[in-house]
Amino acid sequence: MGLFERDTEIYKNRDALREDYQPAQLVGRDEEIQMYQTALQPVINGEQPNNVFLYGKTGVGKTAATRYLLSHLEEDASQYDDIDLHLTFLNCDGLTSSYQIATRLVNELRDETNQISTTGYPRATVYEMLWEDLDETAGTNLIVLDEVDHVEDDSILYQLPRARANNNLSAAKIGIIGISNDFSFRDDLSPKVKSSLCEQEIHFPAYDAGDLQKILEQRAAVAFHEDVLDDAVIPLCAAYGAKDAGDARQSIDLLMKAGDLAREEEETVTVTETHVEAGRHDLERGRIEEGISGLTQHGHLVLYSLLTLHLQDETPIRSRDVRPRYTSFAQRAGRDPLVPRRMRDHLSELAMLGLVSVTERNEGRRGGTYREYTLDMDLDLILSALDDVLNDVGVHDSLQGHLAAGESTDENASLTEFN
DNA sequence: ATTCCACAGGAATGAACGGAAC
DNA sequence: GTTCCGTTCATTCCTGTGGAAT
Repeated sequence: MGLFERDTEIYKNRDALREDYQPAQLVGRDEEIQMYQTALQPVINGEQPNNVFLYGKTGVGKTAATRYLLSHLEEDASQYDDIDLHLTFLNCDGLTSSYQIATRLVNELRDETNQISTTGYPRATVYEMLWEDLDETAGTNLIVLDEVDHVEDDSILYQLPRARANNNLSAAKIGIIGISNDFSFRDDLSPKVKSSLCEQEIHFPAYDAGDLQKILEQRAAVAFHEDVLDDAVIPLCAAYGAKDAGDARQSIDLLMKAGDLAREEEETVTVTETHVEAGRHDLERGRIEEGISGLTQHGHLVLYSLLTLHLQDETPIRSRDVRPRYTSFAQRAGRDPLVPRRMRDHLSELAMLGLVSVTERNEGRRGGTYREYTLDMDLDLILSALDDVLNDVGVHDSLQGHLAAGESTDENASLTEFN
């Protein structure tokens, strides 16, 4: 028998569940597509394109609708000789500044042999390159900025739509399509950016459980062989998706994970609710791990402090009371403890990741306002994720000991190898 | 109505670092 | 090498804030 063998297949086409899969029809987005299409019409007419701004929570079809319409647009535009359409697609996830957006855009526009470094240049130089490259195309440029809410300054959003007016461009026409998950992002934009970027706004509402179910059924019909899914599987995935903010991506990922788990099992031919539950657990763990791996050492120390305090039933706990524990851990790890202000930032960051939940308290003149933090995740999940990141046997063993003993944690947990 | 606690969180600033250009 | 430049993580200083106590 070879090292690899074909799995007992439950999938007909697993790719249909992947993020990059383009379904032939988008379910439940008719109105939005219609508006979107109208907004893009000027491109075909050879006019200066509208700037379009899409907003709505993650996984409600914004990106899918964009891909769908733009691929049609590209196809239809090719029938007219006088239209030279260029599409540039950029996901701004992980990019925090206009500068980074600009460098990535330049690289998108250039071929592989001519890429620039994403650091080192003065800002003005990068913009200069961007205008030059755009102008060289001399046609209609549609620039899609997905997840543009990740970028923390407006500069590029101000510059791009005005490039023509400022004589930075002569030949090229550009239209910006901004996609944002964050509702408040639009309101935080400076007025001048808002008026130009948000010429056309399209709101994508969350899917309800019914929509999600239709979407899942559509994908499952392509992805799985018939009668492989238990009847309860799709409704369950849809229900979880609807509960967590109507996110189709998440529901589909869950379905795929459940499918994968079922496939891994020998002689399993159906996907059941059990697989869905297990898949949910796995995905959750993945998210936690990802969040934790992005933290600073001090972030880890703060989390670890909170963890030990939690084991001692000290949570919920205010930042003031976390501090002594954190300080001693930091010293044990050979680091200078951070100043309280900064430590609070780390606590907030943990809260943002959903690892920790916060309740605001106010005892008025007696106690003032403060926040109380408590672990919001399954302890074992955090522990195993932390373990992967820390790669520190000492920490792990001592904690496991406490878990087993179920009694209070001493502060002498080994942290000597913390790095 | 006013006072006031104890923290939240914004803003300014700086050190360290990686990369480009000279 | 040195000089710029942008980014990240941190410190320092500061103003804002909600509600119990007066």
